[in-house]
Amino acid sequence: MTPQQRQDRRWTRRKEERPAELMAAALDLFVERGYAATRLDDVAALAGVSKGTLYLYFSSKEELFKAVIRSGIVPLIEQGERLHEEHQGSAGELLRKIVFAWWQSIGSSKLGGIPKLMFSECRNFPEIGQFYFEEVISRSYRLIESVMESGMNGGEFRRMDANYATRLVVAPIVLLLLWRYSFDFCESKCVDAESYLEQHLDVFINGLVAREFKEKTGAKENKDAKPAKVVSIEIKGRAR
Amino acid sequence: MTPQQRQDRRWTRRKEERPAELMAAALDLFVERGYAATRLDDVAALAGVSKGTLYLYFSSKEELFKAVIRSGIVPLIEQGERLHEEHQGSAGELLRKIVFAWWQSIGSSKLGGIPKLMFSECRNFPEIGQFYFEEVISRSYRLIESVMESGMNGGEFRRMDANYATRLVVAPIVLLLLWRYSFDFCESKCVDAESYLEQHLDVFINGLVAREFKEKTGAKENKDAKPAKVVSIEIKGRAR
DNA sequence: TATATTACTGACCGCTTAGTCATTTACTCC
DNA sequence: GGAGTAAATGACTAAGCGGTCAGTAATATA
Repeated sequence: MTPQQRQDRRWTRRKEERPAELMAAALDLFVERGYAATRLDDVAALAGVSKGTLYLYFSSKEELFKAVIRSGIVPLIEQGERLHEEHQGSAGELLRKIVFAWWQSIGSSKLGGIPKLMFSECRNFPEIGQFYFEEVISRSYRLIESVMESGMNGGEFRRMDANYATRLVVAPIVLLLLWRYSFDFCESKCVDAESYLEQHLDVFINGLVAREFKEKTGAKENKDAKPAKVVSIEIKGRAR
Repeated sequence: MTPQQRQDRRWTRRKEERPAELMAAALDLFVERGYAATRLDDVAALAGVSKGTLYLYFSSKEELFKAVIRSGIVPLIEQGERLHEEHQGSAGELLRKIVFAWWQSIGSSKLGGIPKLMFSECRNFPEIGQFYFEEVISRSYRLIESVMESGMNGGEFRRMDANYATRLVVAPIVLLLLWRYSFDFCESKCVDAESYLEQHLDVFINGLVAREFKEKTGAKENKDAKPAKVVSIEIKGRAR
């Protein structure tokens, strides 16, 4: 069948591709407008089908929503898993690697809209909220937390509450994402994610390191300007 | 009229209190469920009136929403203004003061729900989103940014992009708030805001300071444990 | 106590949209 | 090509909710 012939048809059978296309369309609209404000007619239209077709593949709006989240999660999990295994080099290095890899593969992709969606809707869908919390948030946090702890145990980072430390690294990253899907349309100057993250890790790791181990951290200095060279001595002690 | 008599009445006239009560109820429900999922019958019921009464004071659901945001903003602005005027002491000290004052007066109050609401809904209400962005976000950021810049100019902080630096201080604070109104119901161990913020400022300011000026910063050391004493020498340079 | 005023009520209307299903159309297989 | 299968359609239904308004009860006034 020629493309022309295919185009002449009112519609074509595409059983395999429909679910993914519908979920992609739904993700777009859910992220843009929120769950309640998204009409299924619009989702269907964006996916190039009618609403009836949508119901061939998803039994309800809520099921569609769940499917969107679940399918969005898979890459997140896999990414996390992979990074956990690569586990080598200093804690600072690993942290950098994780953050940038995560940003490139997820944050900057369409999947980056999911966190905003979940923050907005998790209370309306406790079941899927719980699921997301356990399968994504907790797992990610555990990953970062283990990096923090190994950094502390190895003497690279000073001692502190690892749970809070984890939240502190993650916060600017998550907020960057939430921003992109909310207020960014309000401002002209947009944030350059790479350099923003760079600066975050720079300040954070610098604020974290046990000074006498500074040379061990993988924190690469800013290279396009005279870096602030720091030579320091620390009298070891515990914070908190 | 005795309270008993008043209770016997089907309803009482309370023209003055109604708007505030309705807005309070609306804030609760908007924050909890989101704009679209909040029914005006429920708002009215929570405020102890009928839906008809709601429409005596607000001409539409959207107007109610705007009123909630606007009235929630007033304290925010005033708070910011006041802190800007008090402007004394080191940049680090000021930052601490601002953050904790903000948390106590706003973050931990009911108003703390507004950011989540705005993040969720700003795209559906560009007008009020823009308003919030300009009147709250921009003004707050400008305040923090000026603190950052004075810290840098005074040599207390090392040089870096002040805009990013501002976002980095604010991020963990905003996220703490968003968390409280979203996923916190998922986890058993709750975050202690005070010590979380304490640790944030500790790490952040420590990561920020130009080492040779460390003694000048108001960053008080953790007092319940041996602090990590840092003696350092910096060869002055510019980052970025 | 009688009358006037108005804050408040709640039944109702109409629009929107999630969800259904009888029908149509593309495709498969002989 | 023709019969059989199932993917896709779109008009339809039912329900929920924003918004209205004629009526009612609390209060002010005299």
